[in-house]
Amino acid sequence: MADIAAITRVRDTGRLPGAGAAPQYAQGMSQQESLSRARQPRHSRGTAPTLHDVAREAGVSLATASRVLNGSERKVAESFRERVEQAAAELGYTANASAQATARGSSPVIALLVADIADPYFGLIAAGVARGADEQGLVVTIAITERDPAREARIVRALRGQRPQGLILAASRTDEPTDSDTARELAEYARFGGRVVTFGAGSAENRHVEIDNRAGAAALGRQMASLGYRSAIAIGAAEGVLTSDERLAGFRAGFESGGGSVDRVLRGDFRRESGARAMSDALAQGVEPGTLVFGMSDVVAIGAMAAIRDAGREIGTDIAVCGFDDVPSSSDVSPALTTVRVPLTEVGYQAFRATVDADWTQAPLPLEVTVRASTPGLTR
Amino acid sequence: MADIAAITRVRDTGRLPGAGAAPQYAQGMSQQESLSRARQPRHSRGTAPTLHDVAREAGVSLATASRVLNGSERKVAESFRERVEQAAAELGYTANASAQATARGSSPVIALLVADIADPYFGLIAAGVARGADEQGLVVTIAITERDPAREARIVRALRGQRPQGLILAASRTDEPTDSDTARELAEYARFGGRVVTFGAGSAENRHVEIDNRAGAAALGRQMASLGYRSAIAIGAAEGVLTSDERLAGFRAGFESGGGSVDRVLRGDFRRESGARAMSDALAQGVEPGTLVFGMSDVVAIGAMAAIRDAGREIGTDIAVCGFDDVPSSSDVSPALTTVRVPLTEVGYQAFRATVDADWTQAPLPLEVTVRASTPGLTR
DNA sequence: ATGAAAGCGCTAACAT
DNA sequence: ATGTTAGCGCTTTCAT
Repeated sequence: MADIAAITRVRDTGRLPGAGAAPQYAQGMSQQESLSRARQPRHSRGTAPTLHDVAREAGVSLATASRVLNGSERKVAESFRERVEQAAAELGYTANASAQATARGSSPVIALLVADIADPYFGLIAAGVARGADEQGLVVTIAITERDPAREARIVRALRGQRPQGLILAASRTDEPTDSDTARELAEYARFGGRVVTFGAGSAENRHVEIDNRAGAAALGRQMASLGYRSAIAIGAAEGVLTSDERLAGFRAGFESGGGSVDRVLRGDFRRESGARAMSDALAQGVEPGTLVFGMSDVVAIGAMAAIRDAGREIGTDIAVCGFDDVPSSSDVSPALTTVRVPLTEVGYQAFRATVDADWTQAPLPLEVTVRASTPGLTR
Repeated sequence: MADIAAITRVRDTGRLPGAGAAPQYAQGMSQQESLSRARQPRHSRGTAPTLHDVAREAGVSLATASRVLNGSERKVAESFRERVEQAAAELGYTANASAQATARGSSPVIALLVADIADPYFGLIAAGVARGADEQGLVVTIAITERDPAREARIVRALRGQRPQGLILAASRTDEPTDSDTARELAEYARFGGRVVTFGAGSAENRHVEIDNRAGAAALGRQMASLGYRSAIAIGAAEGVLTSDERLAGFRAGFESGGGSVDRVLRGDFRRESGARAMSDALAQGVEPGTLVFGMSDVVAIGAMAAIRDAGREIGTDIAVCGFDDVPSSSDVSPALTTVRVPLTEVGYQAFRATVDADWTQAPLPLEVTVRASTPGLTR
């Protein structure tokens, strides 16, 4: 009985243009085949049509259907091609990506790990990654570490299961973890051919896109000194966070070369609240007019600005503030924030290229000091 | 010769604790098996270990290995379990997600479509989705439409191939497309059991999380009127964009009920530049002091603020500005932006729940008018 | 409790 | 040019 039902169904849907001329194949479906079909009825809501369905509907073999639908080099006669395409369209067929991936042995995904997707820094990077992926027809899988190392390791492990083409890590506390759980997972991933891309100066093993934090911060420091600032408070992330360390070192070098000195270094993380808290603390201990605050990321600097305002002090001639990154809101706060422009979307794009290009070398990522109203020239 | 190599390799790695007691199975590997192994050498860099490898290493069957590693109900003797776990750890095994998905017939991913991930509005929503997904052990795949309908349709189609558990669309121009290509793709997806979640008042078909734009905007309009404003310029997206239409209608109703009137409506999209451009145009045509500008999203309002400042006008008592959403930078611009707080991360989280909960009903999403310095009370 | 084997939907030799 | 068939790595009956 099952056979009959199945066969009937085939006939039912068999309204091909010129169905009469359909090859024997379609009619001569083996009994074994019809049985297996009957067991798993197609098109019951909840199951998408398979290539098998398309092939049957079009009266061609699986192989032919596969060839026309899923980009093969091999050629198929026009009449067959049309039939298959029509059947696919009628059924609303879309290739099952998982099945394709297991059959092909590779999956068209690239994995992106960020600390916090709502943070503009990561949002911009993600946009660049997404653009690159789209160009290559790859899908990006995104995960959020929330700056939690344990979570990060868990996520890398989960992502490994996807056998992604590449894994971009823009999240780590230290930017380049070496003996953490994350590092171990990353190593396993890389061991079997996965490509890991990180940011900052990395090991020789992984590719990494480098933002020249040191140089950018040094240029900023010099500028600030030349504007007349002599005493600075730096607010950054914990020691060991590469980005933070580099920016601090660079700024210090530049600022000191111009005769300034970094008198206090406050640490937290790269979040707005962290910047606000650090600044409140500083304010509580007293901050001289004419002091410059260097937030090691714009988000931190903006948090600091809020704290300054809350304390009833004025930003600019009273307490000057500068940041790093040039996220969009830096030009919208007022006074607008002096900062170092980092082409973050391009950074993300570069990271993507690093995962897919066989012979990749980083394109230059020009940093640019942008002086705005938050650091007026000191006239004294 | 191939057999010998393969068998030798098995022996080589066979250093189980108590290997002597290993079941016959491991030693008695059939010739067929060793042949197939030899054909596809494992552990050559580039191929991750498979369950097969783990099973062999542990001296158990595929079935047993699967049961201990990949969450089955069925129980396995402690000694076997340990062996399998150790083998897996040694080899650095991680289940191939694609293979699991094809075998299980379902894949643990939820797809998220946003217009622009660098926009804080979408970033916040994405964060909520990601949090929910993580709670359920799901992976989120993200794609960017760049507000391009054709792109959007292409992407939905590609995403369909992933057979995601659910598809969240936070991108559409009209929020609820009905006869677009996207709509057709979405319908196909839904036809086979996929769950699509959109934002805004939707069809009866899809689930949608509703932000009560109308009520929020009405409350804002009333407030603004009570502050003394009488004439407003509204800046929003194109007609037909639901969010924009609702916010405009609500604001108008509220503002007019308080005696105000919306004298100009300028349209573009929800981007910052669009807001700036519209505001420049308005300014060019002349804007009376005491006028209120309503940006239908904060991002637009912030763009407008920039234009106002660039024109040498003052924000607040000269030209007041209010927005909608309360994205983080709204409190950082100065004067700080009056707006309607939308719990965007919660919105994203709700959207996620809507994709996975069998019986889902939207939790309340309280909107809250937040008056800040950009709309000082008018004393006249 | 454990293993053999038949799938899952698709691709890619290998025939024809 | 088209079809057959043996995989891909995994899950899940069904025996034992």
